[in-house]
Amino acid sequence: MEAQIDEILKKNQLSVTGSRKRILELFLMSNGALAHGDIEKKTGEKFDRVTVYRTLQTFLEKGIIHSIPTSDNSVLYALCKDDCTEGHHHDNHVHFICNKCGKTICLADVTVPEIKIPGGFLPQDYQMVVTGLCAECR
Amino acid sequence: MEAQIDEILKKNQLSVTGSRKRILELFLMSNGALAHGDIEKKTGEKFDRVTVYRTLQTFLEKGIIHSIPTSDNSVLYALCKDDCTEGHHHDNHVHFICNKCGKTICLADVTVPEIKIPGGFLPQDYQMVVTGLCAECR
DNA sequence: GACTGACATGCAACTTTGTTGCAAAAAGTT
DNA sequence: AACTTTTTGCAACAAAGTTGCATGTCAGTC
Ligand SMILES: [Mn+2]
Ligand SMILES: [Mn+2]
Ligand SMILES: [Zn+2]
Ligand SMILES: [Zn+2]
Repeated sequence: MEAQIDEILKKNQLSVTGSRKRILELFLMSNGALAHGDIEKKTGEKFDRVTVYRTLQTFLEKGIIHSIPTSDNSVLYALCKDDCTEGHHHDNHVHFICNKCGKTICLADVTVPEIKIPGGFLPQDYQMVVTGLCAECR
Repeated sequence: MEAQIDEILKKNQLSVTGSRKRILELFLMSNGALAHGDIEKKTGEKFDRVTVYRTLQTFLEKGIIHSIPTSDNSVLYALCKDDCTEGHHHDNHVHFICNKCGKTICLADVTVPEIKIPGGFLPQDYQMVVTGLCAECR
């Protein structure tokens, strides 16, 4: 794991620092998505709030994590697959949010269907969020 | 329009007040979705910020508007169709967000496909957001 | 291993966004 | 018009996010 973290950071030309290692570790350990608040709680007093904001911003720009849309004024983040890069993301998978436990899961195997859109629109990215009950909660 | 606004409010057993009329008018006039901030700006000094929050909350509960998920810590709201009620919404349509002008449009004719989800999940609601360029911006 | 420029972090101060309790005002009812 | 219920504005607060800057840490070089 330690090695994996280093590898991810170096591959993205980021210097290996305490906060980046810790936050990346949180993503690797968690099987769901994380909100800014989650990370702040889990890192405790270890890092400044501002550092968490800036680290997530950096990860997002580098394509290490991707954001997941929600309807409740929060943004969730999850690890991208290996082949995501700064410009081009490949995280066109469906996300599942459990209405009971709140856990958000990347359904990496479920691809978002590219539907037809009438009118003059030029679609570039498709996102799909499914809410319901997860396996543990149903 | 005045009559239409009154009708919507009365149908939902809401007393007809200045702020509700004005905010409903904004939704009826706009062809896209509105964020809380948009409404605050457009109503100007006319109403307190708290009133806007509470009005949107009320409209949401009554099924007059629905929320649209976004990836940027904001929530967008748009008018529901006539047949949405407190318990049961029928706004299972795709939403389009323009990357250039930022406008968000309800594609009322495009239904969200109900995809198959593996594993023990129990899906209840499907949402789909497409980003790209709108007809004016492309 | 020490030196050094580039970059990351913490702190403080600030802005913006959202929440709550309560008294005053407005809306609906008779 | 009088009364009851609901809505609103205000104030005070809490939470979330931003910015500038001094200090600390990192990665590469000697
Ligand atoms: Mn994902
Ligand atoms: Mn809509
Ligand atoms: Zn669950
Ligand atoms: Zn546009």
